[in-house]
Amino acid sequence: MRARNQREVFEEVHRRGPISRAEIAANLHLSPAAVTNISGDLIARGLLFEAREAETGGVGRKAILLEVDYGMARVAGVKVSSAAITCAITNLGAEVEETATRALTDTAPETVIEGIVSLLGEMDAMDVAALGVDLPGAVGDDGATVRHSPLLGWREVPVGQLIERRLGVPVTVENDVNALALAEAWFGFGRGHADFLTVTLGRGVGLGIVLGGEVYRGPKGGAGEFGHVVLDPEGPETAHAGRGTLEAFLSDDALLRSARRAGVPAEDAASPEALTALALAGDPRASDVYARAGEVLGRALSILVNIFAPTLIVLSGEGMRASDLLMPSARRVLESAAFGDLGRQVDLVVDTWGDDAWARGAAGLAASRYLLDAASRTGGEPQQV
Amino acid sequence: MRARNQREVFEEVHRRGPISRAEIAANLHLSPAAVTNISGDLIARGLLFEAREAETGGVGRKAILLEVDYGMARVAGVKVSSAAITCAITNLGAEVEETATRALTDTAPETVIEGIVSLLGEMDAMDVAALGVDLPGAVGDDGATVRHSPLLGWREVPVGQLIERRLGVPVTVENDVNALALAEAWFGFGRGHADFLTVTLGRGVGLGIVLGGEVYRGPKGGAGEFGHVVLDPEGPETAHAGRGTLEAFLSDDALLRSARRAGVPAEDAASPEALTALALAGDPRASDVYARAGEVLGRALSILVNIFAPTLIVLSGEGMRASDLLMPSARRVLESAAFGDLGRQVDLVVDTWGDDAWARGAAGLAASRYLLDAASRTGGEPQQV
DNA sequence: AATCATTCATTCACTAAATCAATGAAAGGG
DNA sequence: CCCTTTCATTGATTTAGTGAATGAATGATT
Repeated sequence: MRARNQREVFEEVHRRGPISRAEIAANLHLSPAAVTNISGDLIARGLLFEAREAETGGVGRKAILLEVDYGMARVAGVKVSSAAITCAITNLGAEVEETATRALTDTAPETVIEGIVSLLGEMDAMDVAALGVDLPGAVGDDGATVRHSPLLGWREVPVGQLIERRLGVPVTVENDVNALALAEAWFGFGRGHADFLTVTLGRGVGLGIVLGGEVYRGPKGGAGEFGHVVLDPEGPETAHAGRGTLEAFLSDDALLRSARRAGVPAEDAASPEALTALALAGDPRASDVYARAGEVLGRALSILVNIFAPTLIVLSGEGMRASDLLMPSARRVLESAAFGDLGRQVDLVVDTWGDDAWARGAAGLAASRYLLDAASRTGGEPQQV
Repeated sequence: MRARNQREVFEEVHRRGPISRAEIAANLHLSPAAVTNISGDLIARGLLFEAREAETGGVGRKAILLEVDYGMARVAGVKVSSAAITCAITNLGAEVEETATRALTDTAPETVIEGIVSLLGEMDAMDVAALGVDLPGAVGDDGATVRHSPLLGWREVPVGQLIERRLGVPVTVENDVNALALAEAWFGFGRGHADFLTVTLGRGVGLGIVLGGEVYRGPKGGAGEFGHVVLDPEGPETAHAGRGTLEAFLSDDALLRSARRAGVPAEDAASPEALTALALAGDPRASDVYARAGEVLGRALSILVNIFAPTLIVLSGEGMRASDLLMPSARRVLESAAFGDLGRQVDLVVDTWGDDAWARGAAGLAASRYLLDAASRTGGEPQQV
């Protein structure tokens, strides 16, 4: 009971930025006395602090604004892909302080765990309070076990426990797209939105569904396999997903293949980066590849818009390096294919994409866990020192 | 606080059928004492009753099972379509006691309201405690105002208040698909499922999304416009929805048109009922129309399955009269197009379709509202007689 | 048949945690 | 300089839970 209200007060301060006790009371339907009591507890435990006074509310005493102390601890996030691990160390507000990358020789669990441990050892990571691990694949409800990851070749790997044993800090494991969505909800564009969607483009096509501030995973997990949606049964073939799926149109490999078919020289169509650069330089064949991909993306987004009627879609992933090439046609198709005004009412935001975004997502995952745990803990019992 | 736990105990009894106090306590993480207290209150107010003793649980005292008293009141539900109004009177368990229908000369709000009032007047409706109204279109959050209904030609009609003034009972207005989904959640196949989907076929194609036991409407409403999803930009044209949309493939009109194009004589393709009868009688052209429609339905369902990874999809609507013709090909396509095992893990249930199902949905809407209100009301204050 | 262990339900004292009403603190306006 | 307004806090009160003990009903055990 107390724990619940503590958490709600804390989340309200996190969401609504600097905020007065009076406003918290009004928003949460609590009495001012209760908010004084609860926030006092959270301040004593270092989670919140009295930031400054409000500018003005007209007449009457100025409010004392409360803020979350995002600097009270540091956390680390690791993104594991098939080729490398990337690590970011951030404060509890997911603001990056340091990043590092290391290539992987293979993706065996031992190699990956060893890589994470030694990479963190080279960083200023002695005092991190929690670690988040992102990876492509299905993760169990426990936030620790990898059920199945085709890209890494893992099946039923309790990677959370294994790393915890090595590092001695709490570890949370999550699917990369879901972690990114969660980080967007807590610290990114999704802040203030109870419901929104995150679509990622890159090696594959991902969908993170955030409903009521939480990532939706479906009754038994597995929700968000958007890349496997079939857009055209006669469409292109692909290795991982089926024929004519979104991934068969929009994944890195699909774009490169389509570029080669359009006559782009093989050396330019060797990597997504090269192809994007060529198109941005004005090559008509390359930019046409992206324009047509944008149309497919627009159709894909229109499906989501018709189903969810969202107010926000965050677009992210390596593929969004080419957002300038993709989005014009995507927007056009979306607005024409979505029902009524839905296509115009949705805010399409492209997350500025850096290599460390996935790792930042993992750190955000760890940070949100850490904060929620701390806020839910009842401060009553005597804490041993 | 008390109100919340009262409601939770009540909902638990509703969901889990006859259930002992001990089990409620375990499921809701409440003490047995609290459950005794709360359930005693709910029994005193006539919402629950001690049904019978449990069969056996091995050793120990037999549990006293609690049940919801669905007979404590009666409610009415009205479905408004462009051609007629249908009314059902049910108990609080959405069990139909009486139905009646009346054709509409026009769809002006006054005509419809007058029709509802006089139709209820001809039925045994003196004691109904609440009324639910279903209609095609967008309904405001207040559950009373129709924002926009192209089929009825309404815009911003406060139909809830208008009927309430005439009848003196609380009226809840809701979009027809959402009301059906809610009724399935409370009284139908969705009982016991926190998350599931309802897909309706008929004049259009509808989608009701139930998440956490509640109908999802999106941040600003408007979610579930599944019929406007574009399956094939080169697909058939249609009047209401766009080119190649699900409605353009699967609505009644679309099926009739496609039948005529396949060579079915005009008199057989005059109504959906006739076409279905012809196909069920073995006509190859007619049944081919449904087989191909089933493939489209399967693709549509696979989109939902890939996004939501649901465990249950309830199929309903007039169009489901032809379920025997549609479902074999729909299942086949779904299983091949959905990611991994998702297509096999989802339970596809066809709701046995009677003309009164929509009206029953409306009554279920009213019943759920009535029960929730009654269960949330704190029994403490003295009730004036 | 009597006793015992077990499970379900209830009672009552206790307590956690909210609210309520009163009060103090800080601001601007007349 | 006082009054009004808004924010924050305090202490008494109330609500609604828990915990431990008790009673009730049942099958198993001796």
